[in-house]
Amino acid sequence: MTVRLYDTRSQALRELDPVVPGRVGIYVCGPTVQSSPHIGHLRSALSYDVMRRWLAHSGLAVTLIRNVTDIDDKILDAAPKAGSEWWAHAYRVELEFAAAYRALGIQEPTYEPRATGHIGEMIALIGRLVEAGHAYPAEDGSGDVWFDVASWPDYGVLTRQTGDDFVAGDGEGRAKRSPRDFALWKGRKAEEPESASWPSPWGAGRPGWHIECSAMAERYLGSEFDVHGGGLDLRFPHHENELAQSTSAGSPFARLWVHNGLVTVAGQKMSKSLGNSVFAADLLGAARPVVVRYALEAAHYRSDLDHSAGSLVEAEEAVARIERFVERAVDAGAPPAPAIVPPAFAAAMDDDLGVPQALAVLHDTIRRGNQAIDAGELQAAGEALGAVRAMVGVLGIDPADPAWSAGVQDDGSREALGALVERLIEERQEARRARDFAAADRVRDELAAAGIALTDTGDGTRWSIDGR
RNA sequence: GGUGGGGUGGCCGAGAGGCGAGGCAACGGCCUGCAAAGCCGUGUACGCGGGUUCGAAUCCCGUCCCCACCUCCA
Repeated sequence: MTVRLYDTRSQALRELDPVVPGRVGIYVCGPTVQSSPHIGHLRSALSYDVMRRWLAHSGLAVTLIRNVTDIDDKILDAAPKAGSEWWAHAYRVELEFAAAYRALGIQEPTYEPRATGHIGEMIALIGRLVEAGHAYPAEDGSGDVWFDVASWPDYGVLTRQTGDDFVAGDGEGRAKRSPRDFALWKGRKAEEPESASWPSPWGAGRPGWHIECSAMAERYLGSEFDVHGGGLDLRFPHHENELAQSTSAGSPFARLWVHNGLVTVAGQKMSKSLGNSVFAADLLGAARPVVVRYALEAAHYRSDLDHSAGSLVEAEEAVARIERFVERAVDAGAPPAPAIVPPAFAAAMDDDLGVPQALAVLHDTIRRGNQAIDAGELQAAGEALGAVRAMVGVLGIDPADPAWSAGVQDDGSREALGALVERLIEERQEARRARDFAAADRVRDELAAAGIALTDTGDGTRWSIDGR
């Protein structure tokens, strides 16, 4: 069974054919730690989390590298406004990202390199480019080093931005040969903090944005690796420039380029000017992490995902349905069966990570499992339960995953509450046995008012808080 | 202007020439003391206009609209 992924460069579904059989190396552009994580960052990280989980499930040894850009114009810009040193600001934001990722059950990457930890690799790579005639130090004494786009005929192959149809990049008016040339190294400016510069053969300065990914991908994954991922908005110029740098320096670089779709909010692009940004904290305050995760996985990773208040409500219902089935099957005494993913699920995932179709298989399996429980066919119910557990594991939405309760402090209050609720349930049962339904309903209403729902089942009454 | 991606039922969201993915919501039924849950059933969906075909949401032509990137962005 082979996995196919949509490759941006060839604009086609391509078979994942690992450089090293049995292993797969993935490089994903992580965040520039300038401000708090938002829904788009989470969606992106989640896309590659699902990818790595599926590849690992398929028996591949996955090496996932997701970088942190912790030195950059925007960080230098944001830090003073936050009243911090740039490095303190970057680190604080990085910790916010880590917390949000953890909350959503996004598995830790194999390694998470920081740009500032790889200045040496970047300088070495820039040196290779200068030597090969693909880069040049500026002649204005600025200490800048530019990539010479004209020296690399393949420039633009990733996004077909050939010719001169596009607008000049950054560094307008600087001493570069062509407006299309981009910065590999930025000489230190007088007003910039000394702590934000490193010595180099071209003078003190700091790296340009794109060079870090080329340098770190090569260091951890080798000069040729399997998948390079990131948000759709990074295709140009970021990924185009990475590709140009690495290939012109003699590295084959990524075999497949994967780009995840962006998130809109109520149909609009999220932007600071519109003030409609949805931050990780907003989401996690509005719904359980597993629900947020489900909501962000519900659309195919390459589609736009529109977020609205309703999407979390819907996801909550869907997740609750999964949870109820698992609980029901266990309560019914369904015998354990191996956790095997159904063939239709595997086929959907193999086909460019078709999570929406995979979810359809999951829900089908749940319906069939419920039918089996209703019919008393415990063997079949157990098999459905095993399949559901396997699928839910791959998608990272297993309700039983300890990750969801990792951050929850349990001081015993849940058990204390349980004891009280059980007493009230017993009271209600006695009323029901006496056919005093008014009294029975009063108990149920009082509990409901406190946010506790009761459900009568074949063997006893279950309770839950807000449907959890 | 250049490059890429879209317009699917009340909503979300798959599919990409031929049995109406799936979820949510709604309605009817079974079950229940009543609910809830679960199950069963109910939808003349594919921007618009032409065309090809035995058959088109899917292909072709035309047309309208939306979005992203080309400047920092997941």
